[in-house]
Amino acid sequence: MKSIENMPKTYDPAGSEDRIYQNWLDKGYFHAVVNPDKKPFTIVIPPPNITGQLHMGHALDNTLQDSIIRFKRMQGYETLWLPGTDHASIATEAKIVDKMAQEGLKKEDVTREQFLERAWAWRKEYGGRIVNQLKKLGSSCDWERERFTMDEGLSKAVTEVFVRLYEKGLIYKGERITNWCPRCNTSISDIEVIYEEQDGHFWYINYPFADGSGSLMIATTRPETLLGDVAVAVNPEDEKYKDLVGKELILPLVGRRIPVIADDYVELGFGTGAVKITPAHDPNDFNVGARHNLEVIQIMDSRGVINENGGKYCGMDRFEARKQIVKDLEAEGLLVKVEPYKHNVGTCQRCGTTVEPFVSSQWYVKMKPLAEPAIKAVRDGKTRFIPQRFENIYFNWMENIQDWCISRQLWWGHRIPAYYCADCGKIIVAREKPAKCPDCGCETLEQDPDTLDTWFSSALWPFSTLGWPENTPELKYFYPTNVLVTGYDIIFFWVARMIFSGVEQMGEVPFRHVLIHGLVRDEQGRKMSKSLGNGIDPLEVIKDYGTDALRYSLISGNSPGNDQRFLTSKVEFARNFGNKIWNATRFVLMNFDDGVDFSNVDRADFTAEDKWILSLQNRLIKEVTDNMERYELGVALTKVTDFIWDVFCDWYIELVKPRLFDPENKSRLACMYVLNRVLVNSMKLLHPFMPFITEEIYQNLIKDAESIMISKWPEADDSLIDEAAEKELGLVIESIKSIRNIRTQMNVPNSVKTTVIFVTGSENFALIDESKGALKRLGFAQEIVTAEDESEAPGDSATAIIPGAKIFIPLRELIDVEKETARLTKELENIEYELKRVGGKLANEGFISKAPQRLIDQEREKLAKYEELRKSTAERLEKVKSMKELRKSTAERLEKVKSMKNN
RNA sequence: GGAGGCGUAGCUCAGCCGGUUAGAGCGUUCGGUUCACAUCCGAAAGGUCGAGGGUUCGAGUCCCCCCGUCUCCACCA
Repeated sequence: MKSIENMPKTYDPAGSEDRIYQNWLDKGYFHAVVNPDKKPFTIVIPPPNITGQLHMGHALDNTLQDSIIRFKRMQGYETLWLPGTDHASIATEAKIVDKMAQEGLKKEDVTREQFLERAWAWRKEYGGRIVNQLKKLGSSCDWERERFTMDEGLSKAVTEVFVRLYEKGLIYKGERITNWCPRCNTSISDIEVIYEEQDGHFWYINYPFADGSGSLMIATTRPETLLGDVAVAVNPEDEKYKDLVGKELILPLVGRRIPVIADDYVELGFGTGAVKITPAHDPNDFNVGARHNLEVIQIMDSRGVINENGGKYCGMDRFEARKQIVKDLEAEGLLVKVEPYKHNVGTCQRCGTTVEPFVSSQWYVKMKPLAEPAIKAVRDGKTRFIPQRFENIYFNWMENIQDWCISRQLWWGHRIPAYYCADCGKIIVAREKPAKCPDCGCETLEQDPDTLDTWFSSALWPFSTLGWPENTPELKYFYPTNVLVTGYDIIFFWVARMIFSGVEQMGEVPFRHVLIHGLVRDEQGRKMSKSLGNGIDPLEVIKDYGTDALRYSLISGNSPGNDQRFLTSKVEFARNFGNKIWNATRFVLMNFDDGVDFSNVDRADFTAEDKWILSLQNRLIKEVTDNMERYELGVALTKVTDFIWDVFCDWYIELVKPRLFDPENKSRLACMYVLNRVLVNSMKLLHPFMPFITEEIYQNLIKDAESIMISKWPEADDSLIDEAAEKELGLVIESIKSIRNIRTQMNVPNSVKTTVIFVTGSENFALIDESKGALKRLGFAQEIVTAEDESEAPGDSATAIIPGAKIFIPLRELIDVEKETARLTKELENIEYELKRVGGKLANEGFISKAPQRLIDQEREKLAKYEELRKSTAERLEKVKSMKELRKSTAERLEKVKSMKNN
């Protein structure tokens, strides 16, 4: 074992990670195949946008997935983590438009084909960037199966689904009011609208009656829409306005005669009770208009510019028009007042522009029939959310779902497979462009110019990536996938849509579990955002601390569904932990004999501490495996860390040193064996989280090792669970802690070695004897003495009384009687408190009759233990007190002698 | 308007199905250069688990209500 030569004092991630990752790639460990001999375990990646740059959200999401997939791989599943990217129609199109703007070009300056050429070129150049960044994270994706939402196969899936839904009557085209972004110049779906509270105004405007009998006052937050008003509505129950219904008003600035109508939609007591109705530019007004058969007058174009219906305001931007209209109303004396008003304004998720409700012809998916079975599937537990509370969010949305607007006035994306006959106008939805119109035989057919919402293709991701609509072996084997890992922010956008698509197209949910995580915030708890400039680049963190440290910091100390703050102190801790295990390994290797051979280790040579740590590690394996299976990664990682640092490094290694350094010791080989075994297993348990350093250590530790990532996940061996050993070592550790505590309190420097006297039952003699080396080392003792009776201990000893032993440390003049008294008094108080608590419990009739026997026995045992401790501690305290008196009187005598002399 | 999260040590957070003396990291105080590691080791201080009520033999954990805080959904011109 000369590996130690490769191991400097501190672990250097930069020197290892790329090399290790390349090796994994070369060996093909990430690749999954259809293997009937193994059970599959599948995750499909949430495909990042090709415009994406790795951010902390990706880092968290992918670290979770990689940790799960590595765990399952080691458990022996045929694991597929299927990666890929999303074409992100609107985001990418915006990038291309921006880039063209730099050349002084507008989108309209090029043809659709030229534009798409640019887009594909852009994709080729930048689309792989995020993939390489995912690799830096250590992601063990099957890169041979990488997919892109606009690949040929996936596009075919999109067309297939569109056609099927259309044929089932679940996709229709309709002229409706939709959310529209004037900047992106496209329709957007309801969930792409972000409502923001903004400071606005309430403008109160008088609409004069046509008969000259005064006027009716309305209030609006968007005065420019006045141009499209076709009525004013009041509530039919409104006494104030009852007589006005049916009368006509003159629309200010426009002069159009519009009726006063009655509609329930108007809320009594809000505003003036009279509402202007603009069907073309407000969704509620659109519905009112439909009920009353009102005209729909569009006054703006798709860019938010007032059109010819706006008369003299034609050509003005909507906000410019707003100002001018207010000014003109004021001039005409029709503006009554202006009030400041806070209200919610819909903005475009992509660009932040105020959304404009806009009437246009769009394609919709009829949602109710799709939602129902998807709701049922989750109700029936076919898919479970972790944590479960997110199911409520899913249900709430799905139960109140509106039809989904899927057409976009964009070029980059999947083009809608609908064709229009130039002659008769028939709409033909088909997988391939038909040769001629089936109705009129006309051969001029135009394909719909629009593309589909990006999420339409993402919704098919779990099966389109596996080859659907072909019935591939992959699809059969890997579908449904096991777990989907994603943030709560895209449950509606993506998770819900995958579920109803999977249920509809495959007849089976796309995944069994949905593991939801929260956001990674900055140190102050703010959302990381470009505008705040508070984002932390994961690649920078990797550069400074290593990938494993980053991954560790993202997983540890947080639980599913909760947001977390990104703390540099946490990354530092993780880096330190890496270094700790690195050095533990160095220590182990340093002390191994050359060519050490464990094949003839005799279990009979195992000492108490060997049995103890093997027992604890086997408990750990059970717990961690259980936590991993329940996706409690944070808990699992904490447990592994505590075990490695506290149990293995701080106790086991320290306890074992006397044996290891003594070439004559007969259990030396056993100890090397245990060191090796425990360390290797620990690295395996840690590997899903810290893949690189564990691989590096594994390679150093095991000669000719292939790779930790394909090694077998440790299995617990119940025969190694040893309660007696745990109890014994518990006593040793408690003893050492007590000794250290006393020494610190009494300010005894480490250089001063003391004698330690154990008064303990004979059953522990052998144990103390066996542990002498460790006790001496760790308790800074010169010698360890066992005694039958405490009378053998000198009076001027500090004492620790613990269950199973009384420990005396003769300190002579070093002893501080005051402190010792205080310490023992506090000890006694604690014991009394516990006695009261336990005693009370056992005196409780209800506890005795209803609590499980196991607990009652435990409490009884405790009571006996504390009673014993109280007796011993009280006795000891009395002795120390009398010692104090003695000292005091001695001091007084001395004083006396002195003063006599002076006289 | 509806739904949900969070409130546990100075800070950031764990704490599953209710059951040892409620934990960790950072920070703080004190002490440590013997050959794995100062990216370290040892010792310690620090919490009536937001308030109140209830269920229970037993509540940080379950229920109700209130306070504070954050988020999501809906959206009233």
